[in-house]
Amino acid sequence: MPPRNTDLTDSELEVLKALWDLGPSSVREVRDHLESQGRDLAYTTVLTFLTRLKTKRFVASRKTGQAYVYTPRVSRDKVTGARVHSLMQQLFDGSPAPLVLQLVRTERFTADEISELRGLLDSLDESPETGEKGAR
Amino acid sequence: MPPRNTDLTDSELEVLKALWDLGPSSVREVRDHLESQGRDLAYTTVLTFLTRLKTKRFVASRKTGQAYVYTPRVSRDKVTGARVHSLMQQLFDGSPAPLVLQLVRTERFTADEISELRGLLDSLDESPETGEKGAR
DNA sequence: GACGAGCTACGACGAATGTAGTAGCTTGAT
DNA sequence: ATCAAGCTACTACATTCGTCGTAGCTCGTC
Repeated sequence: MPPRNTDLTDSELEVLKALWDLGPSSVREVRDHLESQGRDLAYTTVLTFLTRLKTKRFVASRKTGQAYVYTPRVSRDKVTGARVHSLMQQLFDGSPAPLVLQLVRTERFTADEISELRGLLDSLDESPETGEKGAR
Repeated sequence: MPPRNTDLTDSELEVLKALWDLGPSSVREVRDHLESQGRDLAYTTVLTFLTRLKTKRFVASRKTGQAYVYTPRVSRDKVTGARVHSLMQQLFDGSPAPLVLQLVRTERFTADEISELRGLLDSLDESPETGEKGAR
């Protein structure tokens, strides 16, 4: 029975986020990091999530000394993008604009953010869908 | 046992969306609507979801003739906004800007949408954080 | 060469979720 | 009155998730 729910659960995402923040880490490091954010899980719980993440191939692990060190195999950007995309499907039939509208209407933006966005829109005009954008 | 989990599940959301689309409807109407979208559920399954939605107070129902008619008690906008907000929390620590960035970078926008957004940004400048936004 | 600290593997378990069957009431048509 | 069609209430059930506990291996220290 190959592992066939290939999707990240919320808790798994939390753990993965820790790995993105910390870089390659041991179970203990992840656990401590989460604890420092007020998320207090048993050591074995974190281990379970890491194991599941490994089964789902979101992380890799190699034994280093006594403990395993876990490393993300997927970029934050990728996962984030997929999540956003999926919400967009679910709520807005796949159209990004209404989602942005929603955000602009209901969330707070600083003046700086607003001008940043404006700049972004401008660059969209100039270079229509350049597929991969450089960025960071 | 009061409904511990007050949140919408994905399936419940699907049904609720049908109600938003259709307006007040019977189980059968909802079921048929979903079926017309390729979502083929047993009658009683839809009934279950509607019942759960009622327990969670997302819909109201009144008996009309033989069958009950279900009506949304929450606006699409509200639910949508909450979902988006929650994703924003989860992925971007609650900052809307990075989410918008993500969208603008990775999704397709038409020229019309782009100018629409620009207009929106302009209107944001004019009316800076008015505390409570008017809305409905 | 036995101890203890720390690590992993595995199993467990309740709650939530998606999905549906069955039994029994209602009501219009016969 | 009788029946069938349709509706709801209740129950069920496999799976997934979130959460851990326990048992057993490993390695540095006495």
